[in-house]
Amino acid sequence: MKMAAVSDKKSVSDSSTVDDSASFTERFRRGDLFSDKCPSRDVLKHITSRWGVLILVALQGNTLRFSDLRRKIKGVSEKMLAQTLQSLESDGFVLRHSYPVVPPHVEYSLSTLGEEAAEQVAGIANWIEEKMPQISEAQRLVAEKRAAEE
Amino acid sequence: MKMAAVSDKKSVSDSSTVDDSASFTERFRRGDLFSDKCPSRDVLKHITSRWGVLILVALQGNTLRFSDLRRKIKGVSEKMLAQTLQSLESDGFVLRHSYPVVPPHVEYSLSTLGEEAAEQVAGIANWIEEKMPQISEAQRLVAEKRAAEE
DNA sequence: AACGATACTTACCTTTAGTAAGTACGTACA
DNA sequence: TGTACGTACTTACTAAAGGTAAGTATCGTT
Repeated sequence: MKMAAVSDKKSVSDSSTVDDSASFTERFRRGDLFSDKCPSRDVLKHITSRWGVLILVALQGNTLRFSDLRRKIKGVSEKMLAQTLQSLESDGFVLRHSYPVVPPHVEYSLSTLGEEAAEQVAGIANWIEEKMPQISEAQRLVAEKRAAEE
Repeated sequence: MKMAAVSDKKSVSDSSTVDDSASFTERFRRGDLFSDKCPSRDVLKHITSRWGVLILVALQGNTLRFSDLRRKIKGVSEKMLAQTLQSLESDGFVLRHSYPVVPPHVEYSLSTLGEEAAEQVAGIANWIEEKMPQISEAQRLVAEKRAAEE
């Protein structure tokens, strides 16, 4: 049994070869998500974090208070909500406006950049919600297939 | 100073009110990401996981081997790559084809559903890469503003 | 006088992610 | 002939992240 049988097809893809043409700094200025240590990785992490996606979608087109978000996004803890809002604010996606009244009143909304980001994640969110029945079906089929193979 | 000053505007948004019209099961069949314990949350978690996004984008339109992916996606550990591939396979997004040769040869590609998912996440990925300069600038401005407020 | 609401923070514990090494088998090189 | 390398993983162990519950300050309501 020689490994040649398959690998003779000369590697299915060449896309694994790295693009070393651009300099480090250039690859970091214009983000390259495949590059390790590129700052765009952190932005991706913030946007696609468990609660980041939901916060962006929730704030899309409207202004909400902290507690509004907490109630809307079921299951989020106050700690994680605060933490995620802060990271999104640091990236310039979320705007925080606090009124110096008591009890505290803080409003959250999206910046222009945030609205754009929200549109992107809303794409995933809507797609998942739409395709959920098909996904469930696919999950069932895979599980079935795995069980049969054993 | 009465809190009325702001809250008199009668709550900035009513979208925090929950839609209880649909039954539990109906809200779960057609996914509702704002609902706690809805299975769509798990799918979202898999797709938007740190390495899930990159795997989907990397496999978009092509077939790659395990080690191709490891090389392409800089910084991913073998453990996380294997784990993430498995969860994406369980959801029916990634297809795994293994040839019984030695050394092992396994090819990964996307299912139809996976390609659709990849399109969505590629949207975010491309957007971040394009807008990275602006995001960096926004980050700088926020940091500056914060420093000035203290 | 206790409770609820506001927007958080903090201590603690659990779950997850990351690191490094091990596995099985074969090829190439010195 | 022995050592390193390549394949696709898994398995301990540790570091980091996430989740839970309670605390903070202040006021209005009950």
